[in-house]
Amino acid sequence: MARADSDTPPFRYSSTLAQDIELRWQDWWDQHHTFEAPNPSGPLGDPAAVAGREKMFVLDMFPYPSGAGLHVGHPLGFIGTDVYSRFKRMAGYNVCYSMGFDAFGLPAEQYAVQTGQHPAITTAANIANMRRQLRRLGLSHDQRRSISTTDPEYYRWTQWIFLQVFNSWYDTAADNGAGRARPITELVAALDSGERPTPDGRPWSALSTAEQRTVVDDHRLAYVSEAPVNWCPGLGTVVANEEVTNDGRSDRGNFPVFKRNMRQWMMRITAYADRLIDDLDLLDWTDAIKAMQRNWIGRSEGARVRFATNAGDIEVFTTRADTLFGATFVVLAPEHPLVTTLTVPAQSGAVADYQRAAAAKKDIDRQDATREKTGVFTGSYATNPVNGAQVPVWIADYVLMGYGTGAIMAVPCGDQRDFEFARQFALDIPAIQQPPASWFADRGIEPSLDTSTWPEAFSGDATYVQSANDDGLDLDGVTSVAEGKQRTHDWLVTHDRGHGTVNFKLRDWLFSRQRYWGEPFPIVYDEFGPVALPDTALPVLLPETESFSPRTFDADDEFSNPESPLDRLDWWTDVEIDLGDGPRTYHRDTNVMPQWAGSCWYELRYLDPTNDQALVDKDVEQYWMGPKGDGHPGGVDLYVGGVEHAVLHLLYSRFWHKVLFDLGHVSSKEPYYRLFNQGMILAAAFKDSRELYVDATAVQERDGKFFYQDQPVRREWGKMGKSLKNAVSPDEMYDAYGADTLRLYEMSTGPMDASRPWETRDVVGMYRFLQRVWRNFVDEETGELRLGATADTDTLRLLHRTIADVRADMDELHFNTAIAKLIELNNALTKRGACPSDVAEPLVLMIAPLCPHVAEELWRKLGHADSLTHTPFPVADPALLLSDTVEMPVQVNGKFRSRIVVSTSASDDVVRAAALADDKVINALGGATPKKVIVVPGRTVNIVA
RNA sequence: GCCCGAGUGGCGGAAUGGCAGACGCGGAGGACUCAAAAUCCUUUGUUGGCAACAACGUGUGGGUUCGAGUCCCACCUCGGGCACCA
Repeated sequence: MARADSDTPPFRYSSTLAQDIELRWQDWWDQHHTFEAPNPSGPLGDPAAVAGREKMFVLDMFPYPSGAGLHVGHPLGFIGTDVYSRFKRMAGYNVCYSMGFDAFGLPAEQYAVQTGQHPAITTAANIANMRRQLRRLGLSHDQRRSISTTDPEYYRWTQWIFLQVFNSWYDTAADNGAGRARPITELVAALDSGERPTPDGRPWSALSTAEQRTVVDDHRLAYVSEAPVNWCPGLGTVVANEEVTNDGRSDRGNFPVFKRNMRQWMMRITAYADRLIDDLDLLDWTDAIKAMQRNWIGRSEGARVRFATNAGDIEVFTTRADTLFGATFVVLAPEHPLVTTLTVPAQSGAVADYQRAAAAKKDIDRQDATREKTGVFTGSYATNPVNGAQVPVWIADYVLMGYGTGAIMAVPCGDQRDFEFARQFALDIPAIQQPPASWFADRGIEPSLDTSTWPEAFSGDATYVQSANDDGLDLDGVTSVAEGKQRTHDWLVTHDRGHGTVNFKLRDWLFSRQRYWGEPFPIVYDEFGPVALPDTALPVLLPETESFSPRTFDADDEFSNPESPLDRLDWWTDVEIDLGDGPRTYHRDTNVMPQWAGSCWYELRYLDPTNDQALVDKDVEQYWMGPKGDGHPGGVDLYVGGVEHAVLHLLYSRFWHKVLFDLGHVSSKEPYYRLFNQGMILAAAFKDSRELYVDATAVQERDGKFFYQDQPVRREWGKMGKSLKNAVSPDEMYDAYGADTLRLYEMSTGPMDASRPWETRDVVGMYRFLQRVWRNFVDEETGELRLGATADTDTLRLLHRTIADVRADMDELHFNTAIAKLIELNNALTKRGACPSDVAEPLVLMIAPLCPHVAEELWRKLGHADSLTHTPFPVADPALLLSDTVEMPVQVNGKFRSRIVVSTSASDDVVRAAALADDKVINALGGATPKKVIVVPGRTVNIVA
């Protein structure tokens, strides 16, 4: 690689020179507080510096300080946001750009357990290492705003937000039915005054303390409940639905997860389901991410319908109430509470066997759609509300207790699952719609209402048949599903057999973890249940202990029970405090919060990191994140990160932000206005004959084949990292080329949103570019500035064309094409021998966001004493973007044959004549007479012969 | 099965419906060097030709258009997400 040696000119841009320049400027920036962004008020406030500038809040997804350190795949997004931030500063913006560390959580704890050191120590060391690596990249972070979730001054406010959530309830009637979180004290006041009835109608004062506490606790947005949760013995903790992969394992560690009833903290995110979906429309996110969120929340509009039985009504959820006339049986989930009472003695053995078998099955096995349908008849019947038909009640495991009401009406002619079930058990399949002729034709059968000829169920718009009763509901002849639904919903309401409703897949968020390395809950328990600690008791410090390892279990030991490490600390768990009615002994909550808690609001703390009165000052939040006019939700101006957080962090964070909005703590409705998903850096990984990964750096390529220690190995592409043994450290790149080259390389290999393979051998291209730039400015023998005379018109035109293009590309995050245009400009200067004096400054300013160190050094050589950080980015002169002449391609019959140079102001006729007079055109025409000549001014001429 | 993306040289990738392959890597040739590395210069889509040049060329097949990598229809392949959600 590039090493300065005796033959190398002394002042060439070598890796040692790059290193010298970079380290010097990194110190200079620190010493001069170059990247500190003023707030409008408060400790970081400087109103005069804020005035007259637009603001820009640029954010990277919260990084996790891993013990392994960074590899070159990590900073792709960081470099992108840095280039953008630097560009925006030069474009006159006040840019808030910082980075903190999401340092609580499982990996830090596991790393600590592995190394036998306390997680506080390993975490601090990891953060220090990561800060060093990031600083070496030249990222222009405002260091004053950097925080760590593990810092008590930070998690004090995480706990404070938890208490805000705990001390709130969701008033579904507020804001004209949109709903809004309100302080729990307002609920108590309404219950007390009688404005809201108590659940059983007694006056509030007649309820015992225990009853009152239960009523209130049932309304809280953070609540303790006994419910089916995901128990992961391999991790020794419960985990959220979002952390379970679709094959029923933990996304961290890939351990089996079991559904178990346990007492755990939940967050009532379902209260926000509608707003979380609806407000996606206000955001500048990709459709893919929006679709993933919509999918996860899973809103479906339908109806609840009651089927009468002698054991009481069975309520079903359906999205197709219009098909009620085709409902020939009802299916309950095996766990449905009515199953026992509905089962007749003759069937009780079979039903109990089936329930046992279903319970033993993991969710993942039950959800295999390709499995043959199974089920058992309970022996009872239910009454179809629209036609009074007595329909059999079955239980089957294709109906899930966790969705809707755990019971369905089966319409075998219109639902494929019900169709298969009916075929399996020889149940009636009456047709209620006449499918169109094309439907039959596509399946190669004759049109018929005899469903025994149908290969599958029909769903969609079609004329209803056999769908009328004597009680005012008649769908026969109706042709659209929408109208069928509407009429049926109206009828159900009128006859009190059901109503339209909306159902969600989203479940409440399981919020407690039985681990050590997380935020303690600011909660104690008395004889009635959980009690919030006052704000003055915050932060509740994570207790010091050497026994931080969780109790872990055999990964398959489903019936083990979680044991929180904090539970072992008797000295900590029992605490005497005065919560207003004298000193009493309470028991602390021994769970910790999930890792997502700290990342739910970190962007707010960047804004006001030292505030000890509030999580963020209202004016400061309004300035950086407030809505920009009607219909704008507010939020971070640019948020860059990977797609892997589509439903975890981004959903939880939006939820917390909306609670804070409802309670008046922030002015923005949404935390992240514009989300940009950057690609991943992939790298070649190599497997040997045993299918084990080998060290990728030691693999040799010969004739297109790959060898490791002379044994053939197979190449594949994967995410760069330790597990594939293909990580490349940025330190290696700094040594060989310097940070500016690494930055340029990462930005040049493709658009920001594309994943791209890492190729170490390609990096040299950007190094050569910087060497050429340097050489155009600096004499390699003497180190003296060597600029040429002023530029000729052609060069000036090229310069201004480049300025216009680079500006536009930078704005659009198209850094790869911006770099290409800068290379073209520089190559043109190289051909002319030296950099013209009047091109030098604009060129330096244009490369500055991309490779800031070498740009600062050249800027200094050009005679400027200060950093170029806030120097205006060049603006193209419109006059120089126009030219006197233009070269136009000429097509004959759509094939390009020649090009002509004409005056920019030439009329179409002049252009046409010039094209027809061109030798190559005449040749191509071969004597034929042109039938038509199309002139696209400034673009092309097409001659049709 | 459903919903998103994406298919362009040896490789990463450029192209408001208007000269396909910018820019970089790699390859070939040359300069410098005792030699190599580094650096610099020239060249480089494929095929044919000494050359001028010609033909072909953006996953496949059709279509719209004076003109299609770009727009429309159908299909194929790859990547991602969801999936017995009633």
